[in-house]
Amino acid sequence: MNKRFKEAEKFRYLILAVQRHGNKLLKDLLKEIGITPSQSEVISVLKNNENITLKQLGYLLICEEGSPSRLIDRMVKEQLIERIKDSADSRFVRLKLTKLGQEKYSSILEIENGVYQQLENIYTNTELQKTNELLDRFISDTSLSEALNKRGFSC
Amino acid sequence: MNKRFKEAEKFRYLILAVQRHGNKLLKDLLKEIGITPSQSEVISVLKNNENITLKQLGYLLICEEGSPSRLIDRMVKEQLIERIKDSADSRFVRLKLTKLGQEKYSSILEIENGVYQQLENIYTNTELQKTNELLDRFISDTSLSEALNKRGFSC
DNA sequence: ATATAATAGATGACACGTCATTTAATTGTC
DNA sequence: GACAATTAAATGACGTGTCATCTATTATAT
Repeated sequence: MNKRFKEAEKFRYLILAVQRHGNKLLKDLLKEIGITPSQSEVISVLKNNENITLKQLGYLLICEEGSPSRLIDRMVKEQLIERIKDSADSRFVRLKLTKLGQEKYSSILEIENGVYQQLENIYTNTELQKTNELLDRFISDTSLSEALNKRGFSC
Repeated sequence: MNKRFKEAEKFRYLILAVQRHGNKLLKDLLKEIGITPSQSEVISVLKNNENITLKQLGYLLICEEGSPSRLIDRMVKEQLIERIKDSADSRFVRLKLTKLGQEKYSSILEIENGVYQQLENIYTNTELQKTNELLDRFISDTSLSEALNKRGFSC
């Protein structure tokens, strides 16, 4: 190779590879309860932020920027979520987990914790902290960083 | 928050966020030459591995697992790549960059180097090395790791 | 009060990614 | 040589993600 930006290039592809591999891992586990990683993120966010609008949800999600209309479409069809028009301002749609959505949440927690446990088997807590600080630097001053902060992942 | 797997969970979302943000950055830059990040990866791989088959390409790509038939479809339509049936075994399709594809490659190099420079403005080389070692650990023993090795990104 | 601007969400269009299945070609076995 | 097994690629189906545009509703400006 012998390239000028060897490590930077490798970092680029490793980020992609880690994201793909992690997503696959999670996807295979979530498949058993019939939901996707994106849907699981929506359910988690709604569980912790009840009655928010579609737009607010968009601000909180990492998996998607902009308004997640279609992601919600599918989840409404699968009876995980209810869409409720705001009575005061009918431009807004408020989102609510259905009973089914609530039930999925506990399964999601278990599955996610399994994945987190795997991470902790590979990495020490200090390693994770340092890496998080480093990764956070790359997205500072972006909407994604704000989303993480609002979700409670501040540094 | 006060969760058991706080750092692990944060790591999960940071990986996703960094991948999204980086992809967007690259996407916006590549837009000017009319190609996508995935297409740029294909062009780079083909430049460095002439005349490989679709399947071999699949093994080398990080952006996609399995055979990238459709990704190549679009690139053939845009006259970036030629599909050539192998004369000895016509199950194989060999891929070749067109003149246009070759031309794009130099623009891609410039754009990628710009991104890598940005990374080096944020991170020291030691930080990148350590982070790469750490990220690599997560995908060890996967096909993605093999792909990176074959691409020349071994540790 | 009405015309205009701003806003939330829906939708069309496109490019991925992934999985399962199908098709076409070749290899191996008898 | 005929036929089953294997292999490479294509394809159908689905769920994202992203961007631009459209629609409906509310706020504002005069």
